[in-house]
Amino acid sequence: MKITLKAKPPFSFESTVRSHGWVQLAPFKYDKERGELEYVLRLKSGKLLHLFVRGTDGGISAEVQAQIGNEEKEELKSSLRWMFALDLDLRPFYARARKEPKLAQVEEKAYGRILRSATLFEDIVKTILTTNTVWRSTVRMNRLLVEQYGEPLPDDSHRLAFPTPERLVEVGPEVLRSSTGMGYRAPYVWELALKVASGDLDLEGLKSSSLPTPELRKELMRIKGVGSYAAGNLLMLLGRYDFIPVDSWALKLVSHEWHSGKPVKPRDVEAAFAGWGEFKGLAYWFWEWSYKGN
DNA sequence: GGTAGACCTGGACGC
DNA sequence: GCGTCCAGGTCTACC
Repeated sequence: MKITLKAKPPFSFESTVRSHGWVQLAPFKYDKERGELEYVLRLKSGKLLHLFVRGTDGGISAEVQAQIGNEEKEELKSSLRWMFALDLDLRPFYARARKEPKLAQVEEKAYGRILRSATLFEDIVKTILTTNTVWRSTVRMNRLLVEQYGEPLPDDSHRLAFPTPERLVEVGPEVLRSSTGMGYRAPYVWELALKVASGDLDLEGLKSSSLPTPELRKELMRIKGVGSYAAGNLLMLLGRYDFIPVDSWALKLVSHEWHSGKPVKPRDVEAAFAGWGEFKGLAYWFWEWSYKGN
């Protein structure tokens, strides 16, 4: 079965898929040559869908290798709209970006959408796995997590969904730690899974929260393992751009861009983009930095 | 509110 | 092969 969905223009499938490293984290799998993104989606019923998503003229098409009913089809569409931020209206950001040479490409390349996982639980776990480590380790920890605790597709045991909170609760923090190499992050992930599985924490509700961004940030930072960087990253994924996910790389970028390579503090990064208001995070994310690396 | 030290892992490096 | 050091955010205790 094939589903086609339109996005608010302008839209670029490739710009969205390659907006950040999420595409390298299972269950995402991107075939650059074919321009096709694979993902294993778990529906509320527990049914697993193997998705093959491609870009179309102004949107996406998703091939699904399963027979599903109308209700499931609507749930699938809703998940796809969320994951690719198809309903996001970036015109106000582009209007501002036109006046900034360092953001000259954003409208032409339809930058601004940031690939999301199907659930906020999955995105928070992945974000915790990005903290205090190098990207290679993040990919490894996430792979081990999915390989060991994700549910496999009935017809392909090599393709697995992201583990459910319930499954991770069963595993327990000690085994989680020893089997995935996530170290001291294991109790954070386990505690989050426990809160979600028990119903104490409604993460999916936060996707459409009407809370002001600073309040939403506080909510996210109540989660153990989510500090200011992780909260900034998650806010970006939630479509809130008033904070910058300041990590060591951000400090380097801003240091070389405006402070001649001298050390800067997180507040200097925020200050550099203060004039961008609600688009602060987007301006930071898609800025054409002078500094390219060590 | 700001700061120091601990947390954990993998990789680089020296021996 | 082994030991040491370092990078990467967050938490906790303390001032």
